[in-house]
Amino acid sequence: MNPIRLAIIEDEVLIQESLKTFFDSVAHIVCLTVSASVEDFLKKLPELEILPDVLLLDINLLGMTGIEGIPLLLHEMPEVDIIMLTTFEDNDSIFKALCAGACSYLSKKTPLKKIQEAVEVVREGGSYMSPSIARKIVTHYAPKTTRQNVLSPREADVVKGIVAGKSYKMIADDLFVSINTVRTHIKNIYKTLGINSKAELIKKSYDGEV
Amino acid sequence: MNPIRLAIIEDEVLIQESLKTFFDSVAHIVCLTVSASVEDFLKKLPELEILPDVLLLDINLLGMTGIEGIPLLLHEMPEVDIIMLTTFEDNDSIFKALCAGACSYLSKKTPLKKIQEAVEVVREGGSYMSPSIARKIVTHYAPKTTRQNVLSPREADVVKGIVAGKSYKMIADDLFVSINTVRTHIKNIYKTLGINSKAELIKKSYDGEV
DNA sequence: TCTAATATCACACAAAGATGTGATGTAATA
DNA sequence: TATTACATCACATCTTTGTGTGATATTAGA
Repeated sequence: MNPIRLAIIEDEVLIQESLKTFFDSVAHIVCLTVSASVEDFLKKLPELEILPDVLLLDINLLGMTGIEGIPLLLHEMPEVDIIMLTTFEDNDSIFKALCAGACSYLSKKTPLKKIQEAVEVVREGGSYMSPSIARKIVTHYAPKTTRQNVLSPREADVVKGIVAGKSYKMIADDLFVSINTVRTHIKNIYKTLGINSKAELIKKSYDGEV
Repeated sequence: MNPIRLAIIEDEVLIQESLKTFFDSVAHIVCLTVSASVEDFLKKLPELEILPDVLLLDINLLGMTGIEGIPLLLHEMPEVDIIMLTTFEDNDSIFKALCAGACSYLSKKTPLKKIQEAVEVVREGGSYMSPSIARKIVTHYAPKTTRQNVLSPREADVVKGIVAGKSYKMIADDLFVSINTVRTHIKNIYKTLGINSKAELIKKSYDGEV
């Protein structure tokens, strides 16, 4: 098996060194370069004769943050798999990193052996998440317990039609009722939800609030 | 530490038994019950003097599917953590299960030891995902590389307003331009995206295609 | 320098949507 | 039994949106 080529962007020297030392001791992983910031790394990039497979990236860096750096890094290395390695576990950072294109997100508390596992998993086309972080992600999908049953079944049908991009007429035909009935339902829906436009309804629907 | 109370819903007898045998041998996990279907499990539920902490749930069952069963199961046991254990790895099943409220999703190929780990992790408030499944989830967030920047900055502003549920008038005021300008932008946006309604635009936006 | 893309504005018309008022019938329930 | 929630329909009115046709100014690139 080809060795996995690794790059590290991390500004805390202690962590830098502990990672470097550890990965240098792993047979099939080579640590190409260690940088303290995204800017630093990008400057060094042209000197590398070969691109890294996997990048360990901190968020809290001098200069631009790791998250801000992701698009730039991916632009230079479209094939690289980015693993965020950070102390931040707030939802915002996690989702921003994933949306930017990171493919794993590890807490810095993760033992080195697990980080190594993550590097390997990622290179094989998988993704490794710290359990607490994975939970936050799945919670993001989970049904919102707050709402529910605010709308009657028929109203829900109408909402479905609206969200699907249908006009009142089309919805009326689908439900075998007159357009006036659809209007009335929508009127009532808007009232219960405290909104007054299709756009807001669709938004709420996509946010799982309906 | 209290033992983890486990329940299993799985229709293949071989897998049933292998799971049961394995977990019976684990000291701090007790397997309360094994059922072949959701209906079966719900029927047995009143007989249990104590509810399970964690539920291993197959998708492909006789009667209702595991995914369809999730809402019912959560209704009876709001505190249970559901781990999907299945051969299906298609995106649709994964996201449907997560949206329904499952908190982990494992391939049946996962070794028993890892399944045990998942049960433990889940009970501690985390979530364990098979690497290939985790990758599918993060890919879902990743920026669509297909077409980016199809819209000009100003057009993007307008889209932002629409998605926020604003009327053309409000958007025009926000951007300090006339409503006609907003109209023109929208006309061009629709043309570029090949759509012809706000609903479709909002949908595309939420799907990350814009 | 010419062109293409962007951003700006105007006018007009038809279709769709938002809002108010009012009404009927059914089913569940207090 | 009376009330309430749902679902159904009608009509009127005004606003918003979708679409077409033009036009002007700026800027970045070929």
